[in-house]
Amino acid sequence: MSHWLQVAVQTPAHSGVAGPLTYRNALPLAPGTLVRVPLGTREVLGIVWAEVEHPPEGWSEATTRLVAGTLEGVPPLSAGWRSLVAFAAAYYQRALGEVALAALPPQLRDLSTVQLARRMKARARKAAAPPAPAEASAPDGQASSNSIALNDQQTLALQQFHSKPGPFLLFGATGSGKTEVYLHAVAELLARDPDAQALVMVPEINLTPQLEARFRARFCARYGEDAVVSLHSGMTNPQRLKSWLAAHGGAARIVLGTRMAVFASMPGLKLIVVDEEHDPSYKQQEGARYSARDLAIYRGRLDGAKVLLGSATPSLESWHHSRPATADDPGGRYLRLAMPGRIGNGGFAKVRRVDMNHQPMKTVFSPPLLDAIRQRIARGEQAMVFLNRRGYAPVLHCADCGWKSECPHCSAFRVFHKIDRTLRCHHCGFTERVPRACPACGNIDIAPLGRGTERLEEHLAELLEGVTRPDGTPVRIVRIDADTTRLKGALESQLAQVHSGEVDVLVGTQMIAKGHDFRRITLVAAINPDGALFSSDFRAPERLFSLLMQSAGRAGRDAAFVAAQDSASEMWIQTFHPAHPLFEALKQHDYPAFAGRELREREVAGMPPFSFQALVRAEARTQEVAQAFLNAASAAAPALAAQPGLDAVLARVTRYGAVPMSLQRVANVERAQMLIESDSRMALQRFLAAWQDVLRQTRAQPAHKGLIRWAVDVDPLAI
DNA sequence: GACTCACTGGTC
DNA sequence: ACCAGTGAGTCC
Repeated sequence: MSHWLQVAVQTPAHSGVAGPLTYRNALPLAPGTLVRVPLGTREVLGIVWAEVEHPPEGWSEATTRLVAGTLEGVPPLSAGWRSLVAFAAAYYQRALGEVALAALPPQLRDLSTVQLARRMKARARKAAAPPAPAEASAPDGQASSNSIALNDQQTLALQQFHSKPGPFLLFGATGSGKTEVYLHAVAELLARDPDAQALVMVPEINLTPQLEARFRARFCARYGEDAVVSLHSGMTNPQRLKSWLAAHGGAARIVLGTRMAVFASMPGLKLIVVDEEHDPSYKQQEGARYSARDLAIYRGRLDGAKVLLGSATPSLESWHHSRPATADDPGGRYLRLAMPGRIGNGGFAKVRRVDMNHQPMKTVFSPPLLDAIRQRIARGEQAMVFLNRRGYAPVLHCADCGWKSECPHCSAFRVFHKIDRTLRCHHCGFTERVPRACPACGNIDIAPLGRGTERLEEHLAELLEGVTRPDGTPVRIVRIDADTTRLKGALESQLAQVHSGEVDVLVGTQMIAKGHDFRRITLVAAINPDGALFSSDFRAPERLFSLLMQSAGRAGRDAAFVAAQDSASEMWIQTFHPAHPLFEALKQHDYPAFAGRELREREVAGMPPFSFQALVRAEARTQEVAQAFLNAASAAAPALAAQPGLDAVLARVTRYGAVPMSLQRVANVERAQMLIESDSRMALQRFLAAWQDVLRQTRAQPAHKGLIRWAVDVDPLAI
């Protein structure tokens, strides 16, 4: 007698085997049990999804294979976790097994049952050996011995947080003390419930070390070293496995991590914090393209955990969902908690716009900005300059024949990196040494066009030649971008240079505007932010506003320092459109005004959050093949109306024609996309689910043999 | 996605 | 004769 088990294994989204596979086992196995099962010639990790009474149509005792073994020592994954994974797979149109297995630490897939058993035994021994952490030293009663007193707005926010179910949007200005609110919310929870766990997410790996330091300082003395763990892709596989097991077993009370952490197995989960919830990094950009912020909301509901989103510049989606009720609008599903003031009366940076129309052509640093930077240096203060383009120059150009440094494999220019004299494609990685002469006509006179951070740094060094610090030593400039921080630990050491005051001017990409606390910086400058004002991407203004607001928040965080210097901190913006409403709102530090305007425009134009979108992308050797596939699948969609209930769904869904993607060709692959839109999330979901089969069938037709792959992106960030 | 197998064209 | 490389098909 054998038990029939549905087992999720890692199978690709669009292959014939999308659902769980059926295996046999002599004994029953609980859903959520981790097993190793034979698949083809391999043995792979699987998760028991359900036990069924009968094998599916066409499968028998003879054809069904046996479970090879279970992973002893790892408790089964909970029903809540499985629901989350099943929802994510359905919502983002991917195979169940793909999402489920990707949500587990990679090492769990590689280790054999025997290896894992050995490891678990070692862990158990280690855990039993040392005595419990010095808990006696922490005084009872208060949530934490070293917690910081809250101000009125923080106290008010926490009161509401405790008394309402949520989800919450903590709308707090940069420097308003959001992190302290998170810490208090977590502290209160852990003190109240000995089994409770909290999940705290940040958008980037770079931000986890400082967050971890803060949480460790606050909680490890009381709850032990193992109470706080991190989960992100920058960790080694053994580290990730260790953290994951600690979370899964309940030993870790606090899990800190990036978007992948939303899938962490946490049996005692009672609180999810999503810091900087507006950040695009929360959206996975390959495989299952999930939004960790949106899944956090769903997971909170599933697990009965409170969800706290935090941002100084919330996503327009979250802002809209947290709108207060009015006479003719019941309001959003989230509760908005506002913390408008900054801690310690630091004040906001004064926003100064430089009208570049009044500057000579090709001015990079306008004289007033340069003057302001010089003054800061002379006073021993720091300045930060950012430009959203790395490398030396985005294009190399021949003035004679018009040759430009196009990438032979992509529809993009290769970027000139002066430091190693290379032309690098930022999309496919193709790198060559810079030619001595124009490859097309042999002209020696080829010149960089435009500028990136590398050239900006060089240019600024020339302009600041001879400028000295208060102690008479020459000015020091450092550049921080993806190129200078490639090596492990490079970012940390460069940040330390800034913190210690060794550096006077910091040049970099938006990377430096995010999260890092630079206490002595009193001037921040955006060199050329205009690109986003008239971008075809309707979310570009939202991102720009957020970036500038965050950058302004970098300046003057140390109120005492600023006061001692007797100088207000400043945010400088060089622009050809100084009167643009985005900059007006920024000047007033008025996110609500900006968001209100944008939302009205979106509503009129029928764009998210007032509509729901999905993109289908196709890749092929030629653009024609990619587009033909999408258009054929679209043309076949009306036939779905024959299925019960789908005619109404089809009526509410708009399919646009296939168009080339904005980056049409990458690594010699042509890319096309098709936009699908609906005013109903449910209708869009039902359409996509039904359309999967049509897409698969279309793919199988001989006419579309040249198609390399296709994939759906639900709630895409960029169109 | 990972794997195998059958088939290709190239080389010794 | 012997391969590396490639495309198609399968996985319970």
